[in-house]
Amino acid sequence: MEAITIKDIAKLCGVGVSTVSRAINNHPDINEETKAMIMKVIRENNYIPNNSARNLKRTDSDVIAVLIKGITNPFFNGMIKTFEREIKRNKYSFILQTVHDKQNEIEVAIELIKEKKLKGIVFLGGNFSHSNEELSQISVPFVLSTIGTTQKPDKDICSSVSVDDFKESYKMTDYLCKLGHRKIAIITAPMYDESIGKLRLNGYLKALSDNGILPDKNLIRFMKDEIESYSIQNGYAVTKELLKSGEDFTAIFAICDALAIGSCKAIFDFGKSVPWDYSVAGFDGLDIAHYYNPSITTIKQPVEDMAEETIKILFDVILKKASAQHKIFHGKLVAGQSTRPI
Amino acid sequence: MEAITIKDIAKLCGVGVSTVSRAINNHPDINEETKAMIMKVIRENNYIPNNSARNLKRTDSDVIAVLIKGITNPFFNGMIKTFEREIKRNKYSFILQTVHDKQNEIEVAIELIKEKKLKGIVFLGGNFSHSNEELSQISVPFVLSTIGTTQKPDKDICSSVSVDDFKESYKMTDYLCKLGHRKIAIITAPMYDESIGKLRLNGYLKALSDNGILPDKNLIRFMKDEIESYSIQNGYAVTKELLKSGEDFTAIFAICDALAIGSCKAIFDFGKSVPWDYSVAGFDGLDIAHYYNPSITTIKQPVEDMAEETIKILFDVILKKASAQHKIFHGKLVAGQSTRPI
DNA sequence: TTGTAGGCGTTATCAT
DNA sequence: ATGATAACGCCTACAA
Repeated sequence: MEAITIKDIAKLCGVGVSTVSRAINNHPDINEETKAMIMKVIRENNYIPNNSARNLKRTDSDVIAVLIKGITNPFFNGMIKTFEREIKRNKYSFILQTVHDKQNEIEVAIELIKEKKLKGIVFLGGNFSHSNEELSQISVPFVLSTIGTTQKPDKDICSSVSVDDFKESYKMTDYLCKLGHRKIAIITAPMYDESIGKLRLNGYLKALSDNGILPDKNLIRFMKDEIESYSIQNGYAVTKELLKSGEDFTAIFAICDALAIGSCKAIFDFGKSVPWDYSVAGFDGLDIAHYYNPSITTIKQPVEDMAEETIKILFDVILKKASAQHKIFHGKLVAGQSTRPI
Repeated sequence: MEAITIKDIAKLCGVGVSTVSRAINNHPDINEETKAMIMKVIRENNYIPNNSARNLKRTDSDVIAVLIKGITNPFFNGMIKTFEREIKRNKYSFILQTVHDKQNEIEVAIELIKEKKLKGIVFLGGNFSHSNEELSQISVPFVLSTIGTTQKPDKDICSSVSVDDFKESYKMTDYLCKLGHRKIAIITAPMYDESIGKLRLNGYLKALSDNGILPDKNLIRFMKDEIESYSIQNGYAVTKELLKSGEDFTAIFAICDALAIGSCKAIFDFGKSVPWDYSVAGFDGLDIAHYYNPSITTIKQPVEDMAEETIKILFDVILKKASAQHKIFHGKLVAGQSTRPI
């Protein structure tokens, strides 16, 4: 069962390798009949070209990679399909590359650029605290999509698409305040977090302050390190602890919908009701937030528009139509059944 | 900004390329000092070897790929981490390759084997109706993990790990019958489906029959083609239609948890209650089934055990410790708050 | 329109 | 322990 190569096909067809290559790559200057014959032989022998060899030789490739950290995050679900569709619409091909938790996405990117001769990259997810120096090692245009971080890289190094986490978080907290809540707990990322966790926490603090509410340290709760972050389980555990502590509060703002769902369940298991005993709000606008019972009040990020814009910007930069761009989208506060005025 | 190669590093270090290669690949016969020096130069120049060239030349690679169709399916969430952990524990490296809906996983597999010199493959998800002939083109050991199909391939061609979809579905339907339900609707895959949809439907029919219940055509509902299959949205749409039709029933068995959640929501929006007006059961045992309100009665698949066993079998075959194996796991019926006796 | 030959960046083989 | 050199499989001038 030795691997079959282009040479074997050439021999089988009685032609030169370059003719076979031309047939494979839809080259124009080749006789249609020979091409048909070659393709037939290829199919009959189940020949598949070796990509490593192709990539090695190729100089250019029209492929764009989407690097995603945290593939299991349902927030990305809708985006991935949009990326694929938009990239194909531009006649490029699309690679979805997963990056493991502890992998450095920059290194993965550089490796992949060399290997596949990429034209562009989309980074999705992760905390992304890389220095400008690291970032500038990436030799092709790239866009940071829905990546919130406190330490933004230089404006010209790369493009970005996201919502304003601070502002949206402010919006939600302010909404809860306007509903009459004064004792609002938050579930956020641990203190060392420098990305969305911090941004959303800051938005919360500012909204409280603008509503004349002093933040209560005991109501600022952090996800547990020993449980997967941003997970339902984490929201459940943190909320359970909060309830048991006997702390007085009327609303919980969880910085993502999964946490919010965990919160709700903890409240139910505690024998209380949402929203009658406690209001619960989330963030992201996942499908499940809408289908949960009660439906969760959340900030809906326009994920598909954001994904489209990501690709649009990327192609603008690739085709030199424009230089790096930074686009901020607005989230929409979707009021569900999980919050009520008091 | 020309790409830097192994030759450049060799020149920079004043050594031959083979010495650099030895340093990179942790070859034993190399002076520790030269190695350290070379690695230093490599780091300073941010040199990263070209994988295409490596793969092309390499004969052997100790890497295993997991090919997953439908990456957004939360059912796979827990499995992926287990695969990664188990593969690394065996000192192999792990590639997660996504397969798009319309892509042929066999072709992707063959391509990848050639490109990366894979040692083994895990197929995850998809309907997988491939002939033995196609399957036997795959030249390395592979395991079909949690792939249900009515037309199983030859026992020796590959291994498999799954639950018995027919039996588990029977179990759930029988459970509903024993609770006193006689008019049980099912939401399943369209008639042309030859995989889990059909298997689970057959289990349902057999259980009804064994309980002396005649199946009612109007209570057998199929996912809508125009909506993503196995999605919450689909469950919602189908259930809404069922409710509107005025059909008489007391329970719904949705063949996956996402469908079941959509069902519940449709029932709520119809002004009815789960489980008081209708009992709802799912299948798979997703986290969200437990955290939903009410928690969903479901068949919990032991996904982590199955993932572990998948890798165990794969290595057994790779290391020639054993030939192809086929392991059936048992699901566990987890009674939630979404079903009640009548 | 087709075939020949050289080279892409790396590793393996053989010398030294 | 190290260096030169021949592959790996493919694409692409260039020649025919």
